[in-house]
Formats: sequence, C-alpha cells, structure tokens
Amino acid sequence: MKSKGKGSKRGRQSWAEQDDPDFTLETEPGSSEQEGSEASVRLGGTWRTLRGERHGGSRVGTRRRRLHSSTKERNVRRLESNERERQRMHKLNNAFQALREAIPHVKTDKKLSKIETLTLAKNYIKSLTTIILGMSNACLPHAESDMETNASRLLQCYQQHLQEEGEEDLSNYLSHIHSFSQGS
DNA sequence: TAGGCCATCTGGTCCT
DNA sequence: AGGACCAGATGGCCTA
Repeated sequence: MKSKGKGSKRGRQSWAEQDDPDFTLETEPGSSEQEGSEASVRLGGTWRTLRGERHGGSRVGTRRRRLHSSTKERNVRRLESNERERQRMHKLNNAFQALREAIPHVKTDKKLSKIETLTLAKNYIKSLTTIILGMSNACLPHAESDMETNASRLLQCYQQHLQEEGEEDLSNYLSHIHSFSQGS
C-alpha cells in the first residue's frame, strides 16, 4: 500500500456492509463464504472473484444477506455487471486509442495520456476549424464576416455532409466545404 | 518516495 | 427489470 492521501480515504461500503433494513447479519462458523466472503464465477472465459470485503477490509467471521435474493444470485449479478463495465471501459479505451492515432502529435516512446489526448484533439479541431473558416472567408469577403455565423454554417454543412455521405474522409468534407463557400 | 495515470470494483441513477 | 452510464474508492505500476 502506497502512502498517498488517497489511501486514508474510507472506502465505499460494499453491498454486504450497508445499513439496510433488508439485510440480516448472521455468523456462520466454518462457512466457506466467511473470511471475506469470496465467491468465484466464470465470466467471459475467465474466473472472477467477488470479495465480500472491499480492498483489504477487515470484516471477519460475519456476513450479511439480503432477505429476498440469495447471496449467490447477487454475487453472480455483480460479477456480470463488473464484466460489462470492464467491456465498456475497454471500448472507451479503444476509442481513446483511435483518437490518439487520428491526431497529429510529436511521436515519443510514451503514449499520450487520456487527458493529453483530449486536449490535443480539442486543439486540433480548433486549428482545423480556423483553417476552414479562413478558406471560406476568402471566398466570402463581406457577406459572412461574423465568425459565429460562419461556425454555425460550418457545423450545418458538416452535419449535412454526414447525413448524405456517412463518415467519409476529411478531403471529401473539405471539398464539400469548398463548394459550400463558393455556392452560397 | 510522492505523485500521475490507469484498471477495476462498486453502488447509484438514468434510460430503454 | 435490466443494462448503460457515471463517479468515487482503491491498489498497482511507473517515473522524476
């Protein structure tokens, strides 16, 4: 355990530790579920363990049980939602990786952190927007000098492009923008 | 060793 | 009702 401020925080109560009137407290000497109330369930091809205690807690010799659904059922549901959450986070991380690859940045051995990725992506979008607006302003010298109006028309044009063409590459989009700026 | 970053677990809330 | 989403907590790994 690392000596950081985080370490001193009290962990969230687990389902088995809440002050819930629906829970009964019972002691079950010799039960295989005591000593942390572990249960293992096979999910997604691997065995996962559900701990009745939370990250090194010290609940020994007692366990609590909800009256209406069995401990086993709840353990299984918990493990299933853990698995779904894991998959969800993996998808999120894949999206972050795709974003990393989409934005230009100085290549180093160290991969961009999530916060760096988001910040760079934001700046990249801003830069591209500025460039595109510059292009359209060149074609529309006086008519649409208001940046906000231009930006909203740009967005409108982009959405229209997505509807008509799906997610095509940037060059298609840019040529669309170009015809938009010439046509209007 | 402290701090940053991350994966995972967890329970609450929202949505379908 | 069940799944998706979210945020808090925690421990592990890595680096300055």
